Amino acid sequence: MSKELAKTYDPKGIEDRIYEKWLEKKYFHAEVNRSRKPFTIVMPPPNVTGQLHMGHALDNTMQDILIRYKRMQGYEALWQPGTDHAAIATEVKVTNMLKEQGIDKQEIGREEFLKYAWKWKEDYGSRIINQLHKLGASADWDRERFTMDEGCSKAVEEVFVKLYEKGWIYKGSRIINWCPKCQTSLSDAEVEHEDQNGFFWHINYPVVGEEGRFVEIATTRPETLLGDTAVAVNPSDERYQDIIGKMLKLPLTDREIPVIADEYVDKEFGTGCVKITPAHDPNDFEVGKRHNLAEINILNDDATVNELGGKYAGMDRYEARKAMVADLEAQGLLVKVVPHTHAVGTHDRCHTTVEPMIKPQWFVRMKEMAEAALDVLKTEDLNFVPERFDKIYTHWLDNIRDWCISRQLWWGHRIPAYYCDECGEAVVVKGGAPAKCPKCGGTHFTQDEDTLDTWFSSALWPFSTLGWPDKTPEMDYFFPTDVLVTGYDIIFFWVIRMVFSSLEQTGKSPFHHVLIHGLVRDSQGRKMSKSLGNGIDPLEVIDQYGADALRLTLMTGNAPGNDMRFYYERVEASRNFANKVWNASRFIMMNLEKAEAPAQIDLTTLTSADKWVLSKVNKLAREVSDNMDRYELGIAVQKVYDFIWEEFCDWYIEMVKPRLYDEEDTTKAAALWTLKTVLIQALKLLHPFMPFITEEIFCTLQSEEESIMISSWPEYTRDWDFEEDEKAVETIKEAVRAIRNVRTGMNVPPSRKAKVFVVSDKEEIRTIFENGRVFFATLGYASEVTVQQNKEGIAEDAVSALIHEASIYMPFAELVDIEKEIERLKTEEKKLEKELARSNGMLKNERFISKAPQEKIDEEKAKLEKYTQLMTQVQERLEQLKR
RNA sequence: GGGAUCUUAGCUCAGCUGGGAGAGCAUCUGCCUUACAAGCAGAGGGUCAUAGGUUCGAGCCCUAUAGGUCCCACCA
Repeated sequence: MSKELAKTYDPKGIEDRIYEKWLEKKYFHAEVNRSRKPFTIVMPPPNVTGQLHMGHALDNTMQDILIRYKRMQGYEALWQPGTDHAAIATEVKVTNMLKEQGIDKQEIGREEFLKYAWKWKEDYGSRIINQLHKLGASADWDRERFTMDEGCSKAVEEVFVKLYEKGWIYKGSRIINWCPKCQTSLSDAEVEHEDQNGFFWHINYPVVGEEGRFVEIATTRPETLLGDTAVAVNPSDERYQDIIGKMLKLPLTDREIPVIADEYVDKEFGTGCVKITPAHDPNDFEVGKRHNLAEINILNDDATVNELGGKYAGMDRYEARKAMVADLEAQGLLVKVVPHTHAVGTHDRCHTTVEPMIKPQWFVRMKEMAEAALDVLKTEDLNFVPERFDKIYTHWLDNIRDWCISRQLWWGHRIPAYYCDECGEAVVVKGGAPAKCPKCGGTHFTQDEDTLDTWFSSALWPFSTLGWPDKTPEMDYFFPTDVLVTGYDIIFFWVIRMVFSSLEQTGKSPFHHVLIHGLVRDSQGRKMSKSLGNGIDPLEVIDQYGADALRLTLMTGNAPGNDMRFYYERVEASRNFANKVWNASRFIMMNLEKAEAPAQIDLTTLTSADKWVLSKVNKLAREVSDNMDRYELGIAVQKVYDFIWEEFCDWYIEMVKPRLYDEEDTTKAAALWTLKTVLIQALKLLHPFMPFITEEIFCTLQSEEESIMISSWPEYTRDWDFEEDEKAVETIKEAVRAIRNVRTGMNVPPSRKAKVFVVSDKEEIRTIFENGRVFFATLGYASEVTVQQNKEGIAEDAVSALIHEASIYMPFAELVDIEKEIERLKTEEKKLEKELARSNGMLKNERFISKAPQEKIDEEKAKLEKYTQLMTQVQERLEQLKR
């Protein structure tokens, strides 16, 4: 017996209960199973410190939809979850937490700090996972991994050592991005460029030995003057030919620097003279290398001026700037100050202005791996959806520079390089410090202090989680994964690095498809951010409207890869749909309580209405699968939505009511079977998108299967294809719409029934109405339906509704207003005239006839025929009324 | 400087490979019709940014222009 269902759908309680059941039954778990095809998605690991936000909700909803779809299709579907240690983000959080407790990171030292960090990870690492449960995520939690767990760490060491031995990981002193606040180096990807309003300071550098002669340079960073080791001009710049090679007196110091010539200088820009500061500018660094210039680092790690800065030593870089500009002005060397906006590099996490510095760091050589990553896109082993993201990928790889992977942090994978305490020799090995120094035989080593960029380990995520570098059955079976779902904002950070890492380590692309989505923005289109306080908490939405409503909202009304706006009206619309599904199901179950639906049925006992809806849901299954396979999730769910609401609820259920209410009706079994069958099909198609409500209804509706999520996905079957009945019902729908239209125009309330005459000289049409009279009568508010060949016996002033090949008449004695009726028909006539003109125009166009495909021509001819026929009806009726 | 993307109904957006402009919300008009008022039945509302071009045919393809958004980029 069915359970009682509440009048409105309330997801509270239901969702948690269902999720618990799924967990208990281990439905999410995937195993190596040679009798099935695998389907694998690896979850972008959320930060351990993170909280679920709308971006996660979108990303994981998409993955969950795909994995549920494939699971129902019979694949061994693995959704591999886990979390990321998020080096900088976590280190900052832990540091701040300690600070609040009055504990200084440096004082307690590395080992002690890491204890706190791990504790933090244990405390907060599971929070986001629990939040994903709320969303309905069907990931295999038994396989949950962490980027710093034993296996992943092993993979990291493996890759590091391999690349080192290949010569593709090296340590070098080069100019890198330094965050003075976080006190660590950064990769190029972590630097954001922000346009800032600044100034161009024009400064005169006196030429040595030529009293009164100056070289005027323009700079946006006067404080770096302390580190200048040359001034450069373009070798072809006629203005400066005679001073190339001469020495200049560097203001505010007692140093002298040469004027050099280098192509790098743009003659048109500024004064054409550039101060060269190799230690604090990446371009100048290059110039310096070409001209063998000294590199003078004038800054400390916290961006204060160091001891080389003379009187400015100890000042912050901006303080020093102010002081120096004042001094230059006092000395008369400041020519002018011009406002100037320029792009300044900032750290993407803390937005501190990055300082280019020369420091010894570890790098990954990118040339070969970048080329391989470009190739794999061309050979189509890797495909972006939508395709346009190819360009972002390609462009980044085309311009890639070596990847700075060392970080001056404690939380992360420590670099497996060990320096001999005796001779300083660096040894890079797996499994801890070596026993003996290969060079001097020393036995004491000190490990490199640095840790690796977070993305170094996440780059290995698709295979490290499956057991690599060990040869595991999982690796063999589930890898390469099928699709990666992520936002366009981390293509550089993550997607690209996974691709080249995988190609290098496993020889394969880590996934075949990359499904890219956009950002979830607020109702005004702004990015959701903590500082703006405009973020919408998905958990709150779930609490208020249910996870299903949230999921549906995130999947609709937006094209793939585009950003979307999130606002509550849309969630309400989704919630309303859930309620619609709920009530339709409730209606069906109420009727199933009165009489059971047969388990099997002879399809020939179905009425045309039954066959129509069965045929519709059958085709829907095919279309939805097609859309799913093309990753068109929004289109897929929209089709299910439209079917359920319009076809199934507004039409079919209404069509079926008279049969259910009539005790005598002989087709009741067919109706009940169809209602139940079609509902189940629709629920299954909806399940990946709205897993909870579909499960709840499914389990109440039937008892043969224990869960919809492991039931089979509806496949198209020819047995359920009823072309004729579809056409028949569509004809009746057309008539019903015409009747409703006319009635509304005359303000006739639904309670007022009318006699309805259907007149058609085509037997085929008459049969359709004869067969469908039961529901036609109800939908058309008819007290009685008479189908006949001609107008005999119908009052002249009956109201008419005209459709293709049939006229509907309703005698409304006192309600009829001939004038209005004529007016309505004239409007109709005008519409038809336009259509006829268009259709005729096309068909009389010789070039259309000769060039357009036959199919289109036939289509147009059919339309012309239909309009002509309707036009005749309208004109005849008009004639009649005018008499 | 390079690139991507957008401009469609009052609002937010769909519109897949070119073949009669759609949805949700909002508005208006009727309905408490025994699944659902979180609903039902209707209606109004768009020179598809602008200008050219290709085509029998363009919201869709091409070119240019205007405006918006975003990404990349070492012009001091």
